[in-house]
Amino acid sequence: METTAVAGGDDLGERPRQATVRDVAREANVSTATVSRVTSNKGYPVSAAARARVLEAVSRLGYSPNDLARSLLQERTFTVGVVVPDLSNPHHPDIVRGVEETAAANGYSVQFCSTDNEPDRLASYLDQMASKRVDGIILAGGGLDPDRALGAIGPFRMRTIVVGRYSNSVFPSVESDNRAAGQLATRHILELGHRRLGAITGPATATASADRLAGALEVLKEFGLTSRATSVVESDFSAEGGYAAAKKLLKRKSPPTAIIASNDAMAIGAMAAAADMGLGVPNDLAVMGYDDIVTARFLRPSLTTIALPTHEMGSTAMSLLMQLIDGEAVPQRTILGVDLVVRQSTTGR
Amino acid sequence: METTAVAGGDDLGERPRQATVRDVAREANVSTATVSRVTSNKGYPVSAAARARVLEAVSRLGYSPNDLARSLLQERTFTVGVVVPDLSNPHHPDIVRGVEETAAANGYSVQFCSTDNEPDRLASYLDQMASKRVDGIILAGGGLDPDRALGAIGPFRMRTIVVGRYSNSVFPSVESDNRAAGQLATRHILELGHRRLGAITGPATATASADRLAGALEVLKEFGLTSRATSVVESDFSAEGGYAAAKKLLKRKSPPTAIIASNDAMAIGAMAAAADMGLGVPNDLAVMGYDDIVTARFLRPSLTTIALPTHEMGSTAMSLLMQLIDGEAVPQRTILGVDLVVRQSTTGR
DNA sequence: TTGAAAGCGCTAACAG
DNA sequence: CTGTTAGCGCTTTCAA
Repeated sequence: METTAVAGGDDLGERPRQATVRDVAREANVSTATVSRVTSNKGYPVSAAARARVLEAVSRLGYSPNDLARSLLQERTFTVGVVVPDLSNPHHPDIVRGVEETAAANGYSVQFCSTDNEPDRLASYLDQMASKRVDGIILAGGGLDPDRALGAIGPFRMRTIVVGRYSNSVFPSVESDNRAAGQLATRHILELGHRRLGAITGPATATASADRLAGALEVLKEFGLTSRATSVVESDFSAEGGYAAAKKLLKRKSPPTAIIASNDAMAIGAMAAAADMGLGVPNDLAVMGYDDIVTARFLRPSLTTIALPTHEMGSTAMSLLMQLIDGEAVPQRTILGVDLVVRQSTTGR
Repeated sequence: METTAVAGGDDLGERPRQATVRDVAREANVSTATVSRVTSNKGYPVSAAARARVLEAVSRLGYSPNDLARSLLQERTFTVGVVVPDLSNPHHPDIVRGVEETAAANGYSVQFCSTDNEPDRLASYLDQMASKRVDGIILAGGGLDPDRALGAIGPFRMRTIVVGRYSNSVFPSVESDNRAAGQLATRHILELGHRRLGAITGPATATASADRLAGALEVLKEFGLTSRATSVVESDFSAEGGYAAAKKLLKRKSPPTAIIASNDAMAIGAMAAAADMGLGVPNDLAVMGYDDIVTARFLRPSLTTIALPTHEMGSTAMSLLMQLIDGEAVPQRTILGVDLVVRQSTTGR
């Protein structure tokens, strides 16, 4: 019987015991304190000779300091937890990327989890992170209700930043400028001459949708229109949801000539619905979204959208969290700018 | 000056010290050993009365066991590390989701990081994970060269699973059946009558592309064709890369009538290139990809593709890793099935 | 069924 | 500049 087809088991079973400070100290003929002074590299004075011997022993023994012990002592793990509601919405990986990048650049690790749109999992994740003693938490994505986290977070008074929505509770937040985004989108559509608009929003719990709608209403008024110029359908941030919502809108007696979807995935769904109903985009129906996912540029017609500072939201959230961890004050709301990206799905050009 | 606009700083600065076993023990009038026996819940006998007092104290004090201390003692963190090359390729979040789900279901946490296509970051991430004493590691995605990890992983003999490619080194792998995928795709295209094919592959280091190409060649032979029936262009798994590669293919003197791209993102790029060159899909050019990302179904024309068991790859990798951690043997290669999903971009229907 | 005590690997006083 | 020592919070013998 071939054993090369199998790995693990006995051969990997016996890990050689990891070298410890004591091992290194013995090999380098110094005390454990000196080893620690060298490895933690905090500028504590150590003679060149001792340092060299320690370093040599470290590399010879393959010593890697045990952060568990270190963290236990220092009450600091240099790990932050990130919770997203759903990884299939491209918005979220982008945020995570921003978080991760800034975390890595500052020596932090990221403990990651997704509630997969089951809000009940939030509490157990937070418990887990509390047990692991993460230094702070980032709650990302509009789908997550930060107030549901309060019970779990509160007792530990864990440092927490909410990103992609604002919070009624105490948590500082990082958002895109959703009101401006709503204005930008609506103005673009109205300037194109459209007067019957359809809006496909996210779930009612998403503060982003509400803010964008508010911005939209302001611009409608500016154009002398009332909210009745817009039909609103609620959906769920998925292409499938956008498809269904668009069909619903387009089947009305006086259907919209333009649809603004709350993200690009829903906009793609809306474009598919239009195509399936024999409507050309943008001539019969203009469509736009929010996010500016990579694909938006490569659709034909390419998708007009509001570019959100997704990556920056993630990195900003991480920066703020580090400030919180360091005991510094942090603004309660941080709002990042957005941009209109005009493409073919509204203008044809 | 308003202070409500600012959070953190002094108010959150003073965390009440976390309750410890000792606090609970004192409150419940038992020893710390008894507290531990209750909280770790391993079936060690504890009288009902003592247990009740402990539980009461635990909830009253908001006690959450410190996993740092626990792990230090048990040499077990119940944390696994996951490294992906790049989160913007939707394939990877899907794998991560699978890992995360299985991890959560089994009480494991996931330490996450992305090398952002900079292979040099791999080593430092692995060091970090080694220091955090993760129980095992999952290297996900074709872009990652597991052999580059050997140096960092080897000395610690960390349990590692590679997913999305196979490894020349000792690491067990989980892959989709790329050879079958290549066969399926090629046969579909040839059966449609195409005889001049274009293939857009990923980077040469991705074993998946090579395996698919091998499958393709077998089918070409089956149809009495040689490899000259296929022009191959190497690209990078991005829509942008697919766009450029497709243009290159379509500008040749006898351009392909069908393009098989190595993932859906590149296929979307290829469809855009076709549209921009005035070619209709599928009549002038058939296009297909691999992955079956959500968007594929909502493009118009919708995208024919090979559905990869992405999520399952992630969950399988995590299952195997847990076996490895538990000292069990594991197959060196695990290959999961794929499916052809026929849509409009090849057939028009 | 319970408690006392040792110690996981590390760092931070403190003394030299 | 260096070493000794105490102890982070927990689990686990061992003995009662």
